[in-house]
Amino acid sequence: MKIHLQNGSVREFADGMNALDIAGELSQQLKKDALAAEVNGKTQPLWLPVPDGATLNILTFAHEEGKRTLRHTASHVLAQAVKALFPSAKLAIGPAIENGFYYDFDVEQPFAAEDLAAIEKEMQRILKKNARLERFVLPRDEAIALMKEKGEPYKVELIEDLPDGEEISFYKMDDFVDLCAGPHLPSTGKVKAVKLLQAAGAYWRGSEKNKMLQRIYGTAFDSKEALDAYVEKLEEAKRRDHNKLGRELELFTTSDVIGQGLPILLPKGAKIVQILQRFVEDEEERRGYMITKTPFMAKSDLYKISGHWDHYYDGMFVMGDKEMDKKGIEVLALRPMTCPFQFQAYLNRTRSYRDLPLRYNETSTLFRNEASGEMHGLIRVRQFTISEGHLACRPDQVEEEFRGCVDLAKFMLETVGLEDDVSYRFSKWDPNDREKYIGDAAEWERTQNLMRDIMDHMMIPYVEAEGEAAFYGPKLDIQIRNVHGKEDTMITIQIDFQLAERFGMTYTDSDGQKKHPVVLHRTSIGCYERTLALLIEKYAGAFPTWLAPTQVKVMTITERCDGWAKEIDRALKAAGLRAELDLRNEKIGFKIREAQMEKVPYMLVLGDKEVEERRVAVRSRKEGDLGSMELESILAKIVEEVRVKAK
RNA sequence: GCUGAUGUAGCUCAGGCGGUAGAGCACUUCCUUGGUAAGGAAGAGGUCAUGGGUUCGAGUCCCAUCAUCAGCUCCA
Repeated sequence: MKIHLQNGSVREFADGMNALDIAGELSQQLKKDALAAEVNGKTQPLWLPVPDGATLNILTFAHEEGKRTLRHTASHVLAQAVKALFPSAKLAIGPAIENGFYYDFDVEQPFAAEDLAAIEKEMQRILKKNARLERFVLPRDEAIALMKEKGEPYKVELIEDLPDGEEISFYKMDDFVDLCAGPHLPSTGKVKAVKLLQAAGAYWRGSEKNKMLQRIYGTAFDSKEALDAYVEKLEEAKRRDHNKLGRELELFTTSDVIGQGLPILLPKGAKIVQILQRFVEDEEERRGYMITKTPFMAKSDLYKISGHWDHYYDGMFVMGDKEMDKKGIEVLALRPMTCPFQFQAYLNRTRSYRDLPLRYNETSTLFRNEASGEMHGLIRVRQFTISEGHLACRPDQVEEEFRGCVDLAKFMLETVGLEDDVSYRFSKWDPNDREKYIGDAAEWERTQNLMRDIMDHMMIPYVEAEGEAAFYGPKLDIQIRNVHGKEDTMITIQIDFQLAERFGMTYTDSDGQKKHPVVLHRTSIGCYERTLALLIEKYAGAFPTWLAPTQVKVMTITERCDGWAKEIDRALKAAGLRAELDLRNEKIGFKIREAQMEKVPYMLVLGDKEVEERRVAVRSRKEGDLGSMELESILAKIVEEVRVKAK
């Protein structure tokens, strides 16, 4: 038979050969590395025969699908090990995920750390046996009977929910059988390194209405070295974690008596936010935005118009409750969003089509009653400040204004140096979950198509996500991953064809008709707390000079240099730099060590020599000793670095 | 909100079986004036997260609450 290989060549092999044997004929190394086969674009186990004329790609650990296959098999080994040690455990699901795998179990007792160690040991024992995997297919009733016999109710449920005609496959290794679509490795011995990372609760089928199962996370590699490298990467991520580093660098802290999700920005953290905020507000003004300052709270009346009272009540801090409200007692709520407030500014007077587009911005503090388990450092908090803005425009202006919002967001990302770290998500509604949204289906589809067209024109490389829209409209979310790989929205730009009507916002068009403007909701840099968190992680605390809370430290070797040091400090401050003076009676090595740990970009070291020559010895935090320079030249260098911002 | 872990000096952490707390760094004072990541000495710092309970006696055991961390669910 003829097989098309991945390099484009066509080769002849004996009929009925499987992928593993073909790999062996190509090279012994490839046979050793082979984990799965991609046959005509579909991943399958290596031991299945390859049909004549097929296109074959042998997948190794270097391929994403190869990796997944290895880890998927590792998850089965995990299940086998758990069954061996905890025979009463019920199996749920166990997929490969981005950096490893997990398996969910229903057990009476949650797994303790010692359990994980024991399970990992058992896994090593199983892997050593290098058992072969076999695949078999059963008709639905027999498959259900088998899983009932094995006492696996979750598997029975999974089979029952499979659509008709779907092949129901099982994989068997030793005496362990698991329902699984596969593919899998030919034998468990190909998993060379495995590590269990943690145990945690997880709801069956991802719904909080269901029972909470116990999930074990682990990872697996094709070599011990690769596993060690990965573990080292996790350690490095921990060191960069904004929640740890941000506290160590005294950017923020929290207080038990203030409460969850309410971080305190310390002077250094607040300084960075202030720099960003001033920069954003100035840039927005340059782009035609008008600033508003709207109240932090409003009566329930406002939220009833906006829909928040019905769609976002649980997310708000309400002073009072729905019962009081029904009785006519005034109930105020802190604002979870700025939109309805800025809309009131729009409603201040009648608007003409000539007034549009109208761009409002506000550095807006919002309050959201996040569930208690959600809070995380500066990334998920209950009170945050966002570069919020709303644009009212005519239908013919939507595209240009939307482009302007994207352009501004991109400009901000470039300025802070995060442009390469983001991805774009087109967040759509879920037509099957009408409760969550307002407006009719045709309107939703029309708005979404419009948004998609604009983004296509702009060549934005987005992924579509159903069910992620706001309740009033679709969003372009600019997503970013934190140091642990967890994704969050940094920036969002939304098109809203609905709230203007609800709020009675109109403009008089050129034909004299009253019309509702289209509203764009947008942020330019996101919320400052979250952005600060991402910047801490991006730069591991060593902020670009324009953002560094302290930009220059002037430090003396002996007190004979104090006079010159003070002169320099004054000159730096006069040039608008954030300088600090270290005149303490300490050794220079000590002062430098401290400044290095604080990640101050520049250190100016002064000894008798510098005083005599009226020069400065410059040290950069990343390049070390730069030698002696004229004060004017280092000052100009730093000022220029601040001017160009990022990097 | 759910599952689990954790909470001892400003920070990082010790304190088998219950007998009223200890180290390093940081801080204060003194000595030292020393050229690119820690000079030396002395001192001061803790109602052991909070509130109950068991006990002759609780940092240690039990319960509740609060906070922190990981994951789930939710979300900027």
